[in-house]
Amino acid sequence: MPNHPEHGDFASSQAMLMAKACRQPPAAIARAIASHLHPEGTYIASVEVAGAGFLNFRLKKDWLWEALQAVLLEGPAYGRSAGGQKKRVLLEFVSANPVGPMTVVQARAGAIGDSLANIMQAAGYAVEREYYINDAGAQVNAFARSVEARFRELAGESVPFPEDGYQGEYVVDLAAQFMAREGNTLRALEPEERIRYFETAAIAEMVRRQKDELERYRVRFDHWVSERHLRSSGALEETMEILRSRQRLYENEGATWLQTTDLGDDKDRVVVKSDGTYTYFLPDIAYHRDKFNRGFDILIDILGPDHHGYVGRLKAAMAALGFQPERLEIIIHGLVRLFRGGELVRHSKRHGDIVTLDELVEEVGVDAARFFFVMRAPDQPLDFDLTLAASHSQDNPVYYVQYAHARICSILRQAEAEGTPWDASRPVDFRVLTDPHELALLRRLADLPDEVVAAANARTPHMLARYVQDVAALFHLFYDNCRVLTPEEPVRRGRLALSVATRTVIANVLALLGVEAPERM
RNA sequence: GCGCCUAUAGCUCAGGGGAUAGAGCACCGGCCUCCGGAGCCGGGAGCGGGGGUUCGAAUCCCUCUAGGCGCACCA
Repeated sequence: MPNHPEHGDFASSQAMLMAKACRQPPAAIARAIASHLHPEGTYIASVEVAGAGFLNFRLKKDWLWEALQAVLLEGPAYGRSAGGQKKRVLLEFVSANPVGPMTVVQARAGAIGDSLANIMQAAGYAVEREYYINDAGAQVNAFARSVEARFRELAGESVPFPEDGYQGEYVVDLAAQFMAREGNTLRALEPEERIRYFETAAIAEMVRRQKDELERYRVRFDHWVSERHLRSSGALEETMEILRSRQRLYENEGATWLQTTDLGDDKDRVVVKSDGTYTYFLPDIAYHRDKFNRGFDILIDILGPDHHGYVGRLKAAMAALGFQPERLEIIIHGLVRLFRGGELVRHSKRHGDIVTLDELVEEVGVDAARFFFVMRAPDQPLDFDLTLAASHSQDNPVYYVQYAHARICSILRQAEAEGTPWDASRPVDFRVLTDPHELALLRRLADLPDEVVAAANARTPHMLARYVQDVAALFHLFYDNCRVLTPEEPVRRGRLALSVATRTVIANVLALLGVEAPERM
């Protein structure tokens, strides 16, 4: 794709690439290629040799007009393609520990993961979304003891709060909920029994809350996989057996180690501690093995920046099991810093003053939150300006795009009020669309299927966030230069068609990003 | 100390090895008898330093500098 209009609609650098092999100057090769091309009967209007040996192709306007026809015909399906060849992809994201509220870190992972799943689906991949529930291990026990302590406080007892307990107000709230619901039954239990009960019931309640919170954020999962079930299924022992039979395990200082160093990891890793219990690493290996065994071609994990040390060992573990490690893709997303009124918002988990997903949605709305999180490349750090995201102003890119959509809807309402509503069944004479602003917009609309594929293959939604801003800008430009509801009939109809197509493209992209396309604002 | 990531306009960021490196914000100046002015038009400045690979490097490799983040028989 050339950067400048005078370089045509498509360009090829093939001549330069061939120059060495052919022992000919690139320009001469380009001229030779050009003279052997027979563009008659194709969309190609002209071929020219330019610069150091570029072949620039100019397309007939028929091509653009047919692209417009395709947008109108395909509607909500426009932008979809089959490039992914129905490869089965399992996308795991968020997977927050069920011992606390969702934070802005999970908010970013959620926005990226859900959008990426949408985009890869549109590009022809068979994507399933999965949430891994860490409902086993030491932190679950610590959480249950925290709830239990709060429960006894509510019952009027004076008890010491666990040293490694969870301080947050939500724990008190949770204890109160159990007190109200089944206080009498629970009070009759021994403390240890209550703790065991909370390990299941309180965690289940936390997962339910997380599910609801994500639902409000328009993020849904196909599968919720429990670590506890994985453990009780015998998958860990099975994984150990396979690693042992593949001779990847050895004993040292009373612990069992997995040999990963020769597979790209910095050091070997303990999988069974000297006290006989498993490290957190083994369930993760077993879990990823299970994912592969379910028949997926590609596994994608989206993890926070604090986990990037984890990539090497997990890939090494997959290699140790005999899976191709490149089929496990790990996206590490960048840090999120919150700003309000230009000031950095301090939020630390330790002090319990975190900003939760719900609070974020409350403050800026789902649309702005989702859009802001996918505006940047996933691996880049992100400064999230809460004041900007919450503002209904031209500075806010979400509203800029949504405004373009609403404006088109308004034009269509106006057309209807004038007694000439848009009627998709009547033919359009596309030849009236010749203004540079019309053609520039149309050219961009024609890019959508390629943009979706590019974003899917690069595993990043931010390309589409930028694309849709571009489309909105081109629409506003068109709008200011070409009056849509002009009395001249064929022109009016052509411009209405272009407007409808633009609305379709904006709506389709916003849908992929999980953002609403309002008809009025 | 080891490893990973980052460095592009005053600020926040795009840039899928190609031609003259792009947006938004901020700043200055214009545009409403007209379909939504939440809009549009015009105006300046930039690839951290140094090597290399290539016909061609912001992009790939090495190195230096400056930031960020990780380096548990925690999860």
